[in-house]
Amino acid sequence: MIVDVVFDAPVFHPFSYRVPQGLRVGVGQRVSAPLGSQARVGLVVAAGEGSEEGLKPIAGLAEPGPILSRSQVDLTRWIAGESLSSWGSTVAALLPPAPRSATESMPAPGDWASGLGERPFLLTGGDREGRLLARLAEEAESRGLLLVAPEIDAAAAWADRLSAALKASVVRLDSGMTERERWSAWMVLARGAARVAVGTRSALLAPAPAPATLALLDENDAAHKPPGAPRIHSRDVIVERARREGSRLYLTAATPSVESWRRAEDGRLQRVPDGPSAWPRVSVVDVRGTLRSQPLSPALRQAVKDTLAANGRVLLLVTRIGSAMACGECGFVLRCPDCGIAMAFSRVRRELACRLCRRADPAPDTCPTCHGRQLAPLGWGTERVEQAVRTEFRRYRVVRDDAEVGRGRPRAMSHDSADVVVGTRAALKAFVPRGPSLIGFITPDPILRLPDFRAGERAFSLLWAAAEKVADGGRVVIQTQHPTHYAVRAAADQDLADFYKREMGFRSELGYPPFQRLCLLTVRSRTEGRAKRLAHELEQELRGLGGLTVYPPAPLGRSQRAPRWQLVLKGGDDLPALLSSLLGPSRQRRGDGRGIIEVEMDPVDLA
DNA sequence: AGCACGCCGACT
DNA sequence: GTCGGCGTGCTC
Repeated sequence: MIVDVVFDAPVFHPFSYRVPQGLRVGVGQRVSAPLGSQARVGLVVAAGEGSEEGLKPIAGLAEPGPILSRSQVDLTRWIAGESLSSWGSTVAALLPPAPRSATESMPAPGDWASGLGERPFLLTGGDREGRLLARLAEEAESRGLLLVAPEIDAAAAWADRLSAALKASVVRLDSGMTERERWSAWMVLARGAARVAVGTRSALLAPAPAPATLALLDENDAAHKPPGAPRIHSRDVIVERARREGSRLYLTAATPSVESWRRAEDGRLQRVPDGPSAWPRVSVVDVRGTLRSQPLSPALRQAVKDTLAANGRVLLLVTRIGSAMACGECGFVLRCPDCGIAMAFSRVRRELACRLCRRADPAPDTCPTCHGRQLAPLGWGTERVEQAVRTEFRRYRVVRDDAEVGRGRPRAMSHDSADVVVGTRAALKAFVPRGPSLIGFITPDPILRLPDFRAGERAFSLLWAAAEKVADGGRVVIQTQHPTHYAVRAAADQDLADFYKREMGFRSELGYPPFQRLCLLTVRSRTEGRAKRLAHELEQELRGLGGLTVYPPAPLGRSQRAPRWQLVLKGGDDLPALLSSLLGPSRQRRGDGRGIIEVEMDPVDLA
């Protein structure tokens, strides 16, 4: 017998081996096989008879039986094809690593029966989680349940919530546990010893017997598409899984992705009518033409005073951690010499850091261009806002919460004892169980000005999340130079439909997702010249394909000292198929224009 | 000549 | 991803 095996390597085709006499191996089983000079674990994706001439034998079994059914193996092939990731690395990312020595027996994974054939549900509006929990509690009586959260913390919280509500044992399958625990949990589920599973992305293929109930929380969360293979959004995977196995699927979102909103409009998703939700008083403060030497406008300052006087807590939201540094005389902004983006200024460490390549330089005293002495921070980072607020509200406890402070420490702790928290988006989540009485946006304008077609969506999502988080009877103050922007207006007015109507108009006019698919090709090479040449060669080949919009290649700056160039493409639904035919079985190019091509289908952000 | 390092390309 | 092979260039 011959088997085809895929490995966790950037190789885009399976390898064939012969199966030694006496070894029983089937599709969906992981085996150990010689690849190059060593034995490695791979997944059998096909088995059959044929000429065994010149083939090496399988070295052994990695576990007693198949971990995936044929239908699941087929689903992994679809995922790899959609994301242009290698089949083997896709499988490796979605399965628990094979144990060193497997003692437990493995139940045979079941193939899918014909399922419900219903469209997935999209839950928006107030009390989404409570409404979802009620439905899950009802359905888990008769069916298996798999819930996928964007992060480990959310998965853990839901595991507790579900085990309390269902009085059933809940299996956790996220990367917060050890490899061995994940594998065992998978087996518990496969045996049917537990029917409820909660996890993150790595649980997407977990063996809840079909038809099951599947749920994906916060479908618009960027954490559902982390870096690394397979480059595909978890929402797209679970929607395809539900379709193939006929399972019921719930998606939740405060502000759905524009992609999902579109699907709801054309009937591919069913919107569940919104639950009741209170909305705070939202004030939009026009800060056009006002001198920005202070982070707080008179209106926001008054709101902070009033809230603190009434013993309320305040969250001041800043859209980025650092501020840039600019020359007050010539206006020169200090940028990273390698990446070209503004460097973030840290007052405490007196240094400038690049967010892209992590380069850090001591902050200079004089302007590198005009040698002026008026170098000053530009824009309001958390540090500067914290300083300013502290000076102004001396009697109150002011803390800062951003990725730098929050690292390795439970955030909520510092919030409990604070009157004013100055933080970035993540600080919103740390207010448990109740939110602050006032949320003030120093300004969401940097998000609105991002060079990214999702700028409006991202700003809207943040403003909306803040409004949902504010305690009952509280308020939101938004300082902005774009007071009439539809994202700002729709969030202030609690009008989901209006935002999507306008956003959809903009997307369709310019041919952005969900009307066209985007792809980012990044070319890495050893020298700037080679990277540039390869990028231009690719551009020509892509133009030759026809039916694509190809934007001119642009330099992207270095990553680990390798120069990079980037190409943006627009195409239709068949973009992955078209690209794989062009790129062929390897992402490496040789010869004159040699280099490595990275492919990111459906990128979440372009900036 | 002998060796270290870096880069290429193949892996069934 | 990982490794071996081999070319370049440096040192004894």
